[in-house]
This record gives sequence, structure tokens and C-alpha cells, in this order.
Amino acid sequence: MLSSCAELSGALLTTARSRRSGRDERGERGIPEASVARLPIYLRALTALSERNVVTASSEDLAGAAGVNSAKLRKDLSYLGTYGTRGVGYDVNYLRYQIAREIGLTQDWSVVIVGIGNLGHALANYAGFVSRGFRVAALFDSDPRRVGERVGDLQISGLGDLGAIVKSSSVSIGVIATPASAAQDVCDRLVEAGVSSILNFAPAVLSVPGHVDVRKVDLSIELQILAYHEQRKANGLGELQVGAV
Amino acid sequence: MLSSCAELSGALLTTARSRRSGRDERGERGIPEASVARLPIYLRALTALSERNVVTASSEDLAGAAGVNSAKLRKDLSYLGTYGTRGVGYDVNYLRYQIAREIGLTQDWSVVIVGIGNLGHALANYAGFVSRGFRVAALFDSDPRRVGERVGDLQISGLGDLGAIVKSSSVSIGVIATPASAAQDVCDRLVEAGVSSILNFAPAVLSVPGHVDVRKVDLSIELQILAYHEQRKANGLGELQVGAV
DNA sequence: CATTGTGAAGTGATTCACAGCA
DNA sequence: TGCTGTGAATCACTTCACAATG
Repeated sequence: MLSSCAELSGALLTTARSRRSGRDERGERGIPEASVARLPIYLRALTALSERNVVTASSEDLAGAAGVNSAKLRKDLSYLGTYGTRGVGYDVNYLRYQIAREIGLTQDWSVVIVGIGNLGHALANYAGFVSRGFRVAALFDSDPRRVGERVGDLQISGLGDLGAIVKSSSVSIGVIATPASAAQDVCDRLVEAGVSSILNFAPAVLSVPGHVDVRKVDLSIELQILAYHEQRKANGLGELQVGAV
Repeated sequence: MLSSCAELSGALLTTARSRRSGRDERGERGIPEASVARLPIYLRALTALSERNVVTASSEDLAGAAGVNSAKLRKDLSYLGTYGTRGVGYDVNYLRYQIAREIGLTQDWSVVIVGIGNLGHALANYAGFVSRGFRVAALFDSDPRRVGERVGDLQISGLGDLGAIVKSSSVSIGVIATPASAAQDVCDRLVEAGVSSILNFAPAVLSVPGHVDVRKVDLSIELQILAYHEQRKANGLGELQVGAV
């Protein structure tokens, strides 16, 4: 995917920088966080359309493919600039490039993964990373028996090497897939080494300095949220029959 | 964890049903979605405190452990009922039980996992599910060569058996860990079999009937969101130097 | 008297609805 | 004519700030 974006980038670079990036007179506001979180979804939808050789899509089409309503999609896109054509819709490849650029996917990002258990393995082999401009630069595990083991075309390193490798490969994103008990220590080491974005799969709250971004994915939390709704459905959607006051 | 909740449940069952479940005169409103999403985090924090034999915690303590501010925590808890003591704080085990009950973790939930690739394997072995009241009832894969293979103490079944197994084990939650191309078909089969909550790891938008809940986790989307912020940091937090208008 | 529980105020996100434009 | 881009209205969530209270 990145490759086709790269092709586009030559053709479009003239307009690429002449954005106004939505927003008010202060002239520098970012995109609302909720919109940012949806841009990758739009990108995915556009990529799928592009692969089916669709040239143009209306906000309605795109919104359908992304699973949102069209007003929200148009509002989100309006923060990036004016990339549509009234009466027509959006040029799929053009918009795709604009979004990729906005997210920062026209450059490659190096990530390291720490904690190569079941999940770490799965992440290391996850094709979705590499296809979207992320390069797994190194894998780490604290268990000395695992160090040296091959996973895909990488070899697991010991935590002691983390600082050096992060610096030499200019890694800016770290993925934590350790048990909860190790997560804060690993996080501290990553931050110390210069990583400034962290994706945390460990079920633990991390504290980091203000300049570091953390996002978390907790698999069991997602299931618990589903369980809550499941329970409500089973209860007849209210608590009408639960009784008492 | 569930086992200790189960112990508690005998002692506390008298109060268990006498809730008012927050909220206004219509007397039946659910808890705001944003609050629901945090309840599992509070539960985790309470479990950690409980394991350290902490008996009582203030909203400030708890909020710290959960990584939110105390006003938000108190507001969230207020939707569940009045479980604190002014001037004192919250009884850790009591509150833990109340939240577990609200989420629905005082009962066990059966889940099936479809798509036993790298990620499916990791999920099948994930200790966090079982420790939080989720039982993996069966694993499915469409690849006939994989059917019969053991993963943990389960054997992979073919998709053809999905309907029967979902019904016989009263499974209400399905986890999709297939490639995107298979996801909608698997989803349809799950819904057809009677599953009413789905956790989707495939990078695809699923359409489901209204009574079915879907939550999604997309690993590469999380990285892309981090990349966006990373790019902004690299740009000096605005677009001041990007130039042009 | 420390801490909860909660109205009220503030902030942010979504949806509406239509003017503006190709 | 059809569809985008966007103010204005609405809805949801967060934070403030303090009265109520064990």
C-alpha cells in the first residue's frame, strides 16, 4: 500500500503542502482526537475501493464502507482540507494519499516489540503492520533462554540491548506485550531509550512523562464490555424484572 | 479472581439486588457507554489493591491506580449506586464485587474463537480471559489441515460444527481472528448460530443485525494513531514550519 | 473533618439541515 | 441537479465545586 502512496506522492506533492488543515483563526489547531481515530478506517476503506478500481466515491459510499454515517465522514474530512468535488464526490486515490500523509504513513516508522510470548509472536508476524508502513526493527524479551531465538526474520534480543538498538534504528514507537508486572519497568526503559509513543497490551496502567503518548489495548476489557451489554440484553434491556428498590 | 468474587457473592447477595443503578426518574437508564468502558479498569485496580490486602481506598487512591482523575471515578461509580462512605472511601472488596456484578462477571461467559492463526493462538492461550470469567468453549478454523490440531486443551473444529457447538455450549460471544476477507462470512455464521456479541480483530467493517453488538480491535489502527501524534511532535507540535497557505 | 455524591458549568463530539458550488 | 462543506443545534462526556454526611 505504501508503495502506491509513494508513487502518488510525486504527482501530488505540489498540493500536498498547501493545506489549511481545517479549523479556526489560530491557524494551527489539530484534528479532534475522535476524528484522528477514524482516519485509519477511512484509509482502509479507500484502499479497498482502490483495489477494486473504483475511481470516485461519494461521502455516502465511503461512509458505508467505513461503517460510519456520511455527515460524520464529511465533517472529519473537512478538518484535513477540501478534497472533494461538489456534485461528484471524492477521488479515491487522491483522498487516500491525503489521509496517508496526514497520518504520517508516507514515511516509514520503526517499532520494537518487547515481550515475545504468544501475543508478542503474533504481533511480530502480523502482516498488517508492515503493509501499513511500520517496520519491526527488533524484538526483546527478558528471558535469557529466549534471547537468540528466531521469529520470522528477526532474532530476539535481551533487554540490555534495548537502548542501543532503539537509538541506532531511530525507533520512535514501542509495543509492550509483557505480563502486567513487567510493563512499567519496560516502559521506563523504552522512554529512557528515547521512544515517545507506546502501544501497551499489558493489563497495567503506565505512567510516562508528558511528551510520551500511550495507547492501550486490553483484550479482556473488550470482552468485559461485551459481557456488560450481553447481560443487559439477557435482562430484557432494563432492570424492570430485577425488582426491589 | 472470579473465585474470590464467588466467595463474596454469598455474603453480599442481600444488598446485591437492592440497587438503584444511578440515574433519573425514568428509573431504567443504563450507564453511559464511556463509564461502562472504564468499569473493567476499576475492577482491575481493585483486584490489585485487594491482592495487596488493602481494605479501604479513597476515590483519589483508586483513581490513581486506574489512571483517571478522581472526579470522573466518583461520577462513574455514582451510576452504579452509593457504595462509598463519606469521610472514609470505598471498601475494596465490596466495591469490587459490585462492579463485577454490574459488568456481569459474577457469571461465566462462553466464547468461541474463529481463525486460529498467530493471533487466534495467542487469544486461545490468553490467561486474562479465563481469569476474568470467560471460558473458551471452542476454536474454529476454515483450513481443513488445521482441524483436529490441539491448542492448549482444546482441539480445533471445522466451521461446519460452529452452529451445533455454539448452541450446545450456549456461547453468546464470538471472537473473530480471521483475515479480513473471511470476517463477514464468519460473522454471519456466528450470528446465525445465535451469538449476540462479537469481538472483531479482523481489519474489516462487519454488518450485523441490530440486536448484535460488535466491538473491534485493530492493531494497526492503534499504531497509526500513534504515528499521527508522533509526526506532529516531530513537526514541532503545530504546522508552523510546514509553510505555505 | 475528610471524603463522597452530584447539580451545574464547561468542553468536545455528533447530527442536522442547507447554502454553495461543480 | 447532486453532493460537498459547514454553521448551528443537539447530545454526550468531563470537570468543577460544594453541600451532605458518616
